[in-house]
Amino acid sequence: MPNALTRRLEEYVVLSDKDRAEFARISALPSRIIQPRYDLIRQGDAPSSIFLVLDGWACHYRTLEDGRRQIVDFAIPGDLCDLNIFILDRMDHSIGALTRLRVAEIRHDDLYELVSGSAAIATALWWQELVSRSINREWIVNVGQRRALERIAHLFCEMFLRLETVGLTHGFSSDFPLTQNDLADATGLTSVHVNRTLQQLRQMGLVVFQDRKLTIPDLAALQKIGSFSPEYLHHRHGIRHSETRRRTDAGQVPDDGLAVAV
Amino acid sequence: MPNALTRRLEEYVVLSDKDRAEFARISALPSRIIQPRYDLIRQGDAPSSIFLVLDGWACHYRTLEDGRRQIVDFAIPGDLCDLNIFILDRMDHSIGALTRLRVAEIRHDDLYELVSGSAAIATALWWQELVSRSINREWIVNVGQRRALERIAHLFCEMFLRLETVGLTHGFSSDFPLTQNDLADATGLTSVHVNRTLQQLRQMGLVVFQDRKLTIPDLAALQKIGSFSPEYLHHRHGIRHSETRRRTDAGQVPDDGLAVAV
DNA sequence: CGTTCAGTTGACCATGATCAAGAGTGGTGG
DNA sequence: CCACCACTCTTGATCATGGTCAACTGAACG
Repeated sequence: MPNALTRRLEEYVVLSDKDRAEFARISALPSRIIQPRYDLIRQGDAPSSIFLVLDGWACHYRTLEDGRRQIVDFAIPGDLCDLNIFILDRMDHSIGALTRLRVAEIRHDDLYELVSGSAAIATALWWQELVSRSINREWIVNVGQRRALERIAHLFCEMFLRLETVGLTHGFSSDFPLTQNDLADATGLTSVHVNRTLQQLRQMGLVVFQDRKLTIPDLAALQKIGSFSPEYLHHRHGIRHSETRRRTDAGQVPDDGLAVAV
Repeated sequence: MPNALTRRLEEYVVLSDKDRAEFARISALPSRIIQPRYDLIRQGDAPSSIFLVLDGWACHYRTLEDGRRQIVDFAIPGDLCDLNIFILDRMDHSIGALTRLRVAEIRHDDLYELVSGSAAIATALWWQELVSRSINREWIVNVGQRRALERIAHLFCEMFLRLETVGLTHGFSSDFPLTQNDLADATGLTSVHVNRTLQQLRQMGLVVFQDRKLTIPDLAALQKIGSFSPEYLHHRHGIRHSETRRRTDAGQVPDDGLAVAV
C-alpha cells in the first residue's frame, strides 16, 4: 500500500524496497497543517526546508502589484514543493493552501542524505523536477493558445491523470477542491466566464463538477475537446492513461484508491 | 574576455579559473550550424547530446495538431538547451533556430565529467535550470494575466536583461532577430495585433524595433508599462539591472559588449 | 439570524481575432 | 539584369470571445 510520493516516483524509475522504506520514513515525519487560503511559503522567503504534500491541494502562484493573480501550478499529494530553494536565493513565487493541507517538512540534510544514498532516488527527484517543468510549458501553451472551453477541459484532463497517478481517483471520479475562482486564476479567465464555460461542458455531458468533486464520464472525449495529449506528463505507464477509450467498465481502482500518503 | 556561458553562470556562482577554462574548452568544441527556421531537436526525439548555444537565437516551442504554435522560451548565446534529455525519455517540445544558429554539442560523458569535476559548475548548471523554470512561470503569468501592450513590453524587458547578462547589448540597443510572427507565437497574440501593439509602443517612445534591432531608450519606463520586475531572473547583480533609472548616460558597455561566445 | 463566500445570471462592452488586400524587401534563377 | 517569388510588415473592416459590472441565490457557519 504505497504512499503518494512512492506511487508518483514509480512512474519514473524502479525503486528498491530500501528506497520505498526511505520514502515511507519521510512521509511519516512530523507533519505540519496549513489551513485553507493560508500560504505555505511566500514570494521573497528563503526557507530552509522543502515540503512534501501529504494531504490536500496547494497552488503555486504569482501576484502582480495590482492584485491580478496567476496560478502557475497545482500541488497534490506526492508533490515536492520546490527543490530549488536550496540553490536559489529566495522564492520567486508563493505556495498557498487551497484546502486544509498536510505537509512533511524535509530539511536540507535529510534531502541530501536521501539523494546521495540512492541513485534511483536522485534520478526520480530530478525526473519529477523535469516533469514539473514540462507541465509549466504546457500551461504556457494552455493560456497562450487554447480558448476557454479547451483550457478548462485540458486542465481537468491533466489534473485527473495526475491524481490517478497517486491513487486519488475512484473510477471516473475524484475529489477536486477548486473553486471556480481558482480555475479562473489558473486558466487566465474570469470566474464569470469559467462559470459559463463549465455550464457548457456540463451540458455537453463531458464533466460533472459539483460539491468539490469531479467526474469525467468519457475521458477520451474530454481530451479531444481540450486538445489534450498526455505525453508531456512523461508517465511511464502512459499507455494506461492514453487508452482511456477502454475505460468502459465502471470499476473502482481496486487496490488502494484511498491510500493518501500515510 | 569571458564567453557567454561563463558570463551567464557567473551571475549565479563564483567560478574558479579552472571552471572558466572548462567552459572555454567546451565552447571551443567543434560547433554545428543550423539554418534559420530549421529544428535543432524535434518533439519526440531522444537525442544523446545537449546543445550549448554559441551564436544566434533559438526557440523552444510546442505545436498543436491544428497548427497553432506556442513558443515557450527563447534560447540565446550561453543557454544550454535541455539538460533534461539525459533523464526524460524523449523531448516533450521542439527547439528551432530563429537565426543562423551555432551550437556546441556536449555529449553525456562530457557533461558528467564537467559536473562531477566542480561543485561550482554543478551548482551553476542547477541554477540555470531553476532560473529557466522561473522564466517559464513568468511566461504563464505573462500570457495569463497581462494584456497585449504589457505582454510585449514585458517580453522586451526580459530578453533585454538576458542579453545584457551575456554581453550582447550595446548601451540601450541589442540585436533582436524576432519577426512579429515570432513575437505573436511567444505572447499568444496574432501577428496583426502584435503589429498594432508595436506601433503603440513606438508611438509612446518606449521602443525602437526595426531591422532586427531593439532599442529601449528608457528601460525603467518600459518595465513600468510591462509591469515587469526582474527578481524572477535571479541575477546576482540584479541591482545593476533594477537601477535602470540611472542609465541616463548613452554609454556603451565598455569591456566586452561584443564578446559573443568564442 | 446576519455574514460571508461560491455560484449564477443578464446586459453591455472592449480587447484582440479574423479576413483580406497591398506594400516593401531580399533572394533566386532564367 | 530583371522578373518572380516568398516573406514580413502594414492597414482596414468586421466580428467574437471573453471581460466588466451588478445584482441575486443558496449554503455554511458563527
